Amino acid sequence: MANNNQSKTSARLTIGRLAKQAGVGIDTVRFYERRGLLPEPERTMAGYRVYGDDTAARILFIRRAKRLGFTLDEIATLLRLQDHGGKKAEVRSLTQHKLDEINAKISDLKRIRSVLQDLSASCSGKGNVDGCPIIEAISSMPT
Amino acid sequence: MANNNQSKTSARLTIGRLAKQAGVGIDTVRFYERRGLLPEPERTMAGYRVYGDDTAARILFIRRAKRLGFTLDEIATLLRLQDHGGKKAEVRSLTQHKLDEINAKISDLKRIRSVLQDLSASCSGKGNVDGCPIIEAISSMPT
DNA sequence: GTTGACCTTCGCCTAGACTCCGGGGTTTAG
DNA sequence: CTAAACCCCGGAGTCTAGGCGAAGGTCAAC
Repeated sequence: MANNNQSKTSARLTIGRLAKQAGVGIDTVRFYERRGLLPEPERTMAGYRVYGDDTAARILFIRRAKRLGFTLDEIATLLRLQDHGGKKAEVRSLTQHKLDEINAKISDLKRIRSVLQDLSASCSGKGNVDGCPIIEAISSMPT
Repeated sequence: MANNNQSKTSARLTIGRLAKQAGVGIDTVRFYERRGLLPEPERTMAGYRVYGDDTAARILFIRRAKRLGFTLDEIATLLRLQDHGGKKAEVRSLTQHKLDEINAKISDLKRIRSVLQDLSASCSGKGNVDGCPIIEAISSMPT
């Protein structure tokens, strides 16, 4: 079986090779398929999944979007917009929402950090826990 | 039954009253007990849990520590240190670790934010998704 | 004395993103 | 030909912090 009888010239991959190429596990590929992030692939007569290597690019897209903080559901939406010709405005709106979310998280964490910094600075770190200013501060924080 | 036959003078609460006083659900109280954050309470003859209101303070401590980003396991450690006379250094070390963790999260989020800001700014938001700079940027990011 | 509010345990459900397992069938290397 | 490596599917398990509900016992009020 040489380079084959399909109209596509791209490499045709089994799930294992695809997974390796994309840097994910086999289960992850099947999982993405179930979640609708990857289309159902063709099958061999034995039922094996067969992929073109455009699928590897799709998985890499998913990985990068994940690194930007998008959830799989959000990524599924991004992919649907690509697949079915959505509008730029929709993509930008998702990006903007994510940005808002991230900004909110950052402020939260900064607020927490400043409290923890104060606590950490207030404690000598010597002796046993009785009268530990950290514990006492937590005990008497506004609820 | 007036204010009672126990050596403690504090109010004795059923789980429902305790939960209400502490601002959590009943299930949460039982869950904290299972997780070792609350000691096993006394029981009435019928098997009802009975708490002194020091327990409410303990739950409030848990809630505040949670707000500072500590996990329940970490809080359990803090409580053990209080209960069994740990050292200030241990408390401070936990605080310091949490601080490091939070700083790491903040830098992560800031990095992501700056990417998303660039992406958002690069997109006109007009027209359909073909050639959307956000999509393209994600497609060609370094993996 | 009976309703309704409260309590008990047990065990399953949630979200997010996988990951592993078991019991098969298939393909490939030697 | 056979053993290793690969693939299939369905389902269960992981982690966090609880939520929910059933089936049944108790307690307080009217």
